Amino acid sequence: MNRQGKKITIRELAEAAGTSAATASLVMNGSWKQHRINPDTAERIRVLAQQLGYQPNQRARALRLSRSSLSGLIIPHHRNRFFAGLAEHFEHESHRRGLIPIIGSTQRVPEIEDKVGASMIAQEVEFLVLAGIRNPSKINAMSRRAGVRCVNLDLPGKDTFSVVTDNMGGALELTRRLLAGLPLNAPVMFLGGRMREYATDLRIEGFHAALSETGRAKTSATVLCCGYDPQAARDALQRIIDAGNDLPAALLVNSITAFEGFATLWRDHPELFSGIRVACFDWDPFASCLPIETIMLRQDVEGLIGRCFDWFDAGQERAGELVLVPPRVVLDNYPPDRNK
Amino acid sequence: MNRQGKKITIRELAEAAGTSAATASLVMNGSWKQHRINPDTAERIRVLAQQLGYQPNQRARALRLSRSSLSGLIIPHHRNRFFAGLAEHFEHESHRRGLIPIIGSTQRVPEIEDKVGASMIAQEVEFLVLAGIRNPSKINAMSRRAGVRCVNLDLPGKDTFSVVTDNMGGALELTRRLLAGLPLNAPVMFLGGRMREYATDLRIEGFHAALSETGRAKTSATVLCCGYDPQAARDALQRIIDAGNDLPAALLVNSITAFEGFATLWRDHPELFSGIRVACFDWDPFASCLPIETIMLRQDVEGLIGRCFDWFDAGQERAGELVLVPPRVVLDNYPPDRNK
DNA sequence: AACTTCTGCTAAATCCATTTAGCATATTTC
DNA sequence: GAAATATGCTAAATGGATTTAGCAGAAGTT
Repeated sequence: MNRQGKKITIRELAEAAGTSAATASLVMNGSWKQHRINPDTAERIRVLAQQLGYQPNQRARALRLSRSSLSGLIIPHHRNRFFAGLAEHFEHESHRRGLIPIIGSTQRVPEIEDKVGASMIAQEVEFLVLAGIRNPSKINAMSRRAGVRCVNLDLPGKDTFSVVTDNMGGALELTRRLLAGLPLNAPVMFLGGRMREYATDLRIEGFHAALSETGRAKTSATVLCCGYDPQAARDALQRIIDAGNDLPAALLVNSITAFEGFATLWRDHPELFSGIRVACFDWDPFASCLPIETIMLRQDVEGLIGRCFDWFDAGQERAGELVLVPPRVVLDNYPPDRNK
Repeated sequence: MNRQGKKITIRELAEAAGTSAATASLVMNGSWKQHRINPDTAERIRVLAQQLGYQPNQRARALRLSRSSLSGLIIPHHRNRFFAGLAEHFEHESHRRGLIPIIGSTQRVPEIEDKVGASMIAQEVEFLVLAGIRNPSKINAMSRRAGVRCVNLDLPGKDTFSVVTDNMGGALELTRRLLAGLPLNAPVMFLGGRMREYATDLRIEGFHAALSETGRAKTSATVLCCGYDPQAARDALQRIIDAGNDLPAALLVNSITAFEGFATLWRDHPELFSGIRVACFDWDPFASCLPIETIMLRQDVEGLIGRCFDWFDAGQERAGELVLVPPRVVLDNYPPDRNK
């Protein structure tokens, strides 16, 4: 075979076959017929390539063709079902198109977002998806300058095409179910996320719409945007208790990470939560096993990634346009009789 | 700036500065001092590079230097805390070394494993970590041939250095706690994983060792290796019930995915599980909130990735050697009084 | 004035695969 | 038998950055 640790080049392959590198290249890339290479020669080269374990140097190839064969996805982190699901589908769709996926996480820190974005662009990814980036304009602009096709996912931006979950519709549906049959004067709360952030604002809007529908005043509900950190959500609830107040009768939690804070507090002090109804704008298999009736919303991860690649495949610009993907309500741990 | 969608090359940068490409390259790579480039010239080039937004073409650079600046991690999937944690730490450590991490998942399908491995090697990653690959020998061999440094994580192999959790010690500790105070004749069970697979076998060994310690016969416990699929684990338990038998009094679940099957069955039929004690060789924040006393084991994700990079940094071969990383017992949802 | 030494820079080769234009033979046509 | 056509292949340019060997000219030395 080849020398230890050294990859064989097309020139060596050609030499072994007694041809020129050009011939070998034409054969390896399947365009030998148009170039009238003798079928026997082609076969000989193909067999030899197999035997010698010839693998074209991807970097030389990419340089020549100006195609990196890379695709990039940026997510806040891996440690939640939503982003992990995005990662898996992104991988799958990338492979289907012969692209090698690079996934980078940023912990939602803007500086890291920019750095990871820049590094993906420096790698000349052919397609870049920005998921959950609060302010994607900067990376959108860098992409445009570098000629990298870039789409925003989950949180949109005006500088390129965006794909997002139907946040308002989802929150409306979720809140409707949460309020069904609840006394009009029962205290209701929205917990987690960040004010003035696209997704959170729309979810609050859906939440308020459901309140109005049922004859409740917007002001009758508490909205507590404490970010996405589990501990922050827990602390927010704890402070209510410490202040001597009761927890709400119905609670809409804005993300699975905030829900984690809720869950650990519930675990440690279940007595505080008796009779509470909960809904969560996200889904997790274990969360759906907790013995708290929780209405969960499963975002359509496959659909979201699918729309991104549709845009990529179509090759249209559509800057500023938005595609909404509806989420699905999940009632895993609802008692069957209320599972209409 | 540069023309739309076209990146500026070092030759254009050099032209703008009125120098040769060689000079520009020397300046951009910091080796200009050794080459007696005039500090003024160097400064001029640096300023211009900034203004024009010059970014060296990574592919040309990689081709010339035979360094891809890529690192690769292969995992079964993203959708669980253990592998997601590995991914995040791998990313972090890669960035610290100026490497761009590529993460690929394989759904534990051998054909996909080989394909993803081959594609990483074709990309000439400088460092490759194979996590949770049952039979890494093939990819180990491919790596060696291509001169790619490769380490096995979680499941070891004899062909290169391996880093694994202390499965036996962990299972021993976990089982000890599971059995503490349990009547000698209470039925005990081990659920999930795959027979003859390194990790599972060692965990069973630890499980048996704890049985012996407490005066129980190996044969007194049931070992049910039904793989890693949640549904398979659930079905395995369901079959016991369908056969008219009781579930065990103490259950050691071999992975978080199998635990998911256990959890959904428990959710749907809690009455079947009264008084059961459970331990799980893995951890998940929501799982640790279930109102079932569960002894969980949190693998040291950071330590595992850390040992991999230590090996990479040291540059030694150590083929076949094994490093054990101890896991940590977590008792999140244990009542405080038993939380010694 | 003839020499060495130093300064500041560059030409050219290199990494490897791809692709176009075109060169020899061989074969066919009238 | 000369011209036209077909066959099978290759030389050379290309992509962009890196690096070595070495060229001019200035400055210093005796």
